[in-house]
Amino acid sequence: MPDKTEKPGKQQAADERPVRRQARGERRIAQLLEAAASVFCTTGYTAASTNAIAREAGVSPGTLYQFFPNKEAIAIELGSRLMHRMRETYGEALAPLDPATPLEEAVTAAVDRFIDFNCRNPVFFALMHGPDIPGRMTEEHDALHATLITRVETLLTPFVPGMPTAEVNRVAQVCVGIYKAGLELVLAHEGAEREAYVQELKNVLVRYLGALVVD
Amino acid sequence: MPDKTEKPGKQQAADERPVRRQARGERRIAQLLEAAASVFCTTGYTAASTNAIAREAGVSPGTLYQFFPNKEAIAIELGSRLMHRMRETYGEALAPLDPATPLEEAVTAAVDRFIDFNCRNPVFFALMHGPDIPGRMTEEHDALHATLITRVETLLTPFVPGMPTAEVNRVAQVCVGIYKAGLELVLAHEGAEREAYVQELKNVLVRYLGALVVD
Amino acid sequence: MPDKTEKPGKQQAADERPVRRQARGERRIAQLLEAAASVFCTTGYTAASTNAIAREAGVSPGTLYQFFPNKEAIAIELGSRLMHRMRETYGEALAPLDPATPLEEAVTAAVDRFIDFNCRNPVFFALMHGPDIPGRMTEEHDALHATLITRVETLLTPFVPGMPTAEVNRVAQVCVGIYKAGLELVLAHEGAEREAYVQELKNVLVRYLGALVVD
Amino acid sequence: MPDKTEKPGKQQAADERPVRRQARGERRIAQLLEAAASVFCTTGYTAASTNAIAREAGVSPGTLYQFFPNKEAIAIELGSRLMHRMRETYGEALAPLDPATPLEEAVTAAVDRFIDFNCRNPVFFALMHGPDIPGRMTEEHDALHATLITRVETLLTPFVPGMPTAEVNRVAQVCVGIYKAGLELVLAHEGAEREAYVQELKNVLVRYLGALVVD
DNA sequence: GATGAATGAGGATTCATTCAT
DNA sequence: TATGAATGAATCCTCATTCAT
Repeated sequence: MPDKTEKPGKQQAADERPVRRQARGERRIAQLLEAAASVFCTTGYTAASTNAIAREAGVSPGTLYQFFPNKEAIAIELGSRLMHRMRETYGEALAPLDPATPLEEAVTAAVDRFIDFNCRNPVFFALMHGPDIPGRMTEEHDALHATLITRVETLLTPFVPGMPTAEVNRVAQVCVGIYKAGLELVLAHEGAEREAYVQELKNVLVRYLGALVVD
Repeated sequence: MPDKTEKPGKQQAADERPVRRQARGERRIAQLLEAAASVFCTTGYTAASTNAIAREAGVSPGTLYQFFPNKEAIAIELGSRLMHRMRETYGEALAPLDPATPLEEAVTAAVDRFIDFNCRNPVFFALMHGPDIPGRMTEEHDALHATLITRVETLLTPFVPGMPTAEVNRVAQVCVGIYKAGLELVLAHEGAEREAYVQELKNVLVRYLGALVVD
Repeated sequence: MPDKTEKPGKQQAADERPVRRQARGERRIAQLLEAAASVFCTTGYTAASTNAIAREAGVSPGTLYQFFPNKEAIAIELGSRLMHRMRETYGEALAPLDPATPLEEAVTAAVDRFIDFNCRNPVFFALMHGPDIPGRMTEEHDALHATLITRVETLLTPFVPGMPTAEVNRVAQVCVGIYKAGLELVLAHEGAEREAYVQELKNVLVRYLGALVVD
Repeated sequence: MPDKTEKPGKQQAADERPVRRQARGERRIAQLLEAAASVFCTTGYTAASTNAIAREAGVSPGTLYQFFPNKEAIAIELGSRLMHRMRETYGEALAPLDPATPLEEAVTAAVDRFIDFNCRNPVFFALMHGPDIPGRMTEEHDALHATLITRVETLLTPFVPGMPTAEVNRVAQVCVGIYKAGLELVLAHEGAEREAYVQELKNVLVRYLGALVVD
């Protein structure tokens, strides 16, 4: 299990004693996660095999298991790092927006950012896609999904002041669902066609939410 | 080697001789497809094993392969039969609607029917859920998806008379995407909550399409 | 899982319909059990691997798993067949003996038979030897052990008429323990030395039980 | 590569220079052996993994291999230390007994001590239990076993003055076998039942040996 | 000495598919 | 047709051991 508290470099200087020489390991972990990302993208999460990931990373299966107890742990860590990176990159998108911001603008900004991030990190899509069967979600999935939902709820709140929590949650679920569906279409196309789909996605969301806001 | 030319249904009409020994075979096929449906629902398409399907059907693996060349063929046939049944059950929904029908009414009717059908035939969802990876679609998937798209295009056309084909297709893709996402949410809930999600799904579609129609 | 109810040959003629052509399978099972016996003897139960058994049997791992769900099942079936064979071969030893039979004679006969059987079927020893740890018994082990205990209790009863059940059981446990220990020594030697150990084993039992009987 | 010549204890006496840096090492070794004992008890010798031992000891696998060349070496050292401790604790039991001591008393004393020791040091049992297979003994096993046999021979001698060495050895083997079998039963029970088994064990030995002595 | 990373063969088990009967 | 046996590569995962630091 990767030790989050131990970023190599600066902190090492400060924490003279506690944990030593995880440099190599930390690199391996990054390597493995990268490999996993690649494999998840190529074959999908379900079909991805730990051996394939290890092979892609150029290490033996045993090495993989030194850092992750199983495939799901890899996905969880990968998802968590992706969320981190997302927060770092587009952190402002989280700040409760000025309620005065026109909805369209807010949606456009959010979608552009999410889409951009997803295009740069195609694994994200693979991770969002749960193992086929509706009720049953893997832990990994759940975590990622829950985080996404929370984010969207946060973005939503200023626009729908009086709405009961349960309903906000439902709307968020719907938005995330729409987003996932849109993303699939976006990723399946390129160039102008891709752009067109991005626009449609925005349209769907703006019109859906628009009615809620005005109401 | 299994005989692909023995596909039941359509081809039979073309083939002058009806061949009788298919009576038993037809029953076997139905049996197998039913079993497959059950297994797909329980474990998802990817995780479903042909052996499990055969077991569920109460036949030997060899028998299964006498009728289907591989797992995908089962899914394809299953999907095709589902579409058939759907057409039979809700056939009118396909007939180009009177353009005077209010959009909301049309959408409500269509969604109610689709949802109803999906709840009665939960395999449908499992089949729509492709093996994870965006670009790469399996044949099975493709077939089902294409049929769906065509249907939606047909439904759409009367409402957007002047729209270029490419755009109609895109809108259909978006609608189907939205529908899938909505369906997932609907199936994941029960009772009143499920109803609420059905309503949201309708809202999303009506508002999205409403703008296109008025325009 | 092997179908016990289906001994090939005579029964096949009688049961015209029910189960057909397990001939090959039945042979495979026998083959696999033989291979398992060999491997268990060579490496011990714990260290024996299913792959090794399959290899020894000259079949692929998959084939093994067509007949047995796991290693333990093999051991169980093997043990059960051994007990069967034992009963068939030395069945009379089970019949409650004439209480008039001198103890020494009874013990001698029983030990001779058991030892003979064990020398002819060395797996028996491997199967009796449980996975190291006192409390924890595997199912396989338990079954074999329980059967043994029961047999010994049966043999014992006529000699100790008034003894409470719990005590009979305890004595049986002790006898079986002694027997196992003796067997280990017997198997570890050859020729005259082996004979000497057999004699010691008899001595131990006769003297131990003699005191109980006389008492 | 681990240094075999650094075995603590005996060799130290021969080696004039006591070497100080062994203070830490000695503690490590004790730590590791304790951990090994715990793991052996929990999982049995065969199933015990060196990594598990290291983990239990709170050190890295590498450290373990700095002190022991392999798993067996751990067992050997553990066994040897156990024998030491046994000798220290119950040393007198070794001293050739006064031939006038009644056999029963001697056996009772010996069994009580051995059993007591084994209950306090449950590893002992795990170590006595060899990897299943009769002829093939591991070195570790052999050492422990040989020591035990020798002890019993020593205890035995005064009671059977004229007996040829080979026979004494055989009787010792039998006694140890009986003891092991009895111990297994004793450890498998608790409370009064355990006591009852201890008594049976004594009975078996007294009666077996009694006949030899009188003779 | 100590650490933790690395190895790679081997473990049990599954599965789509083919074959003999 | 139908059966069940057979395959063998692939799955996840473990373990004794070695190596670089």
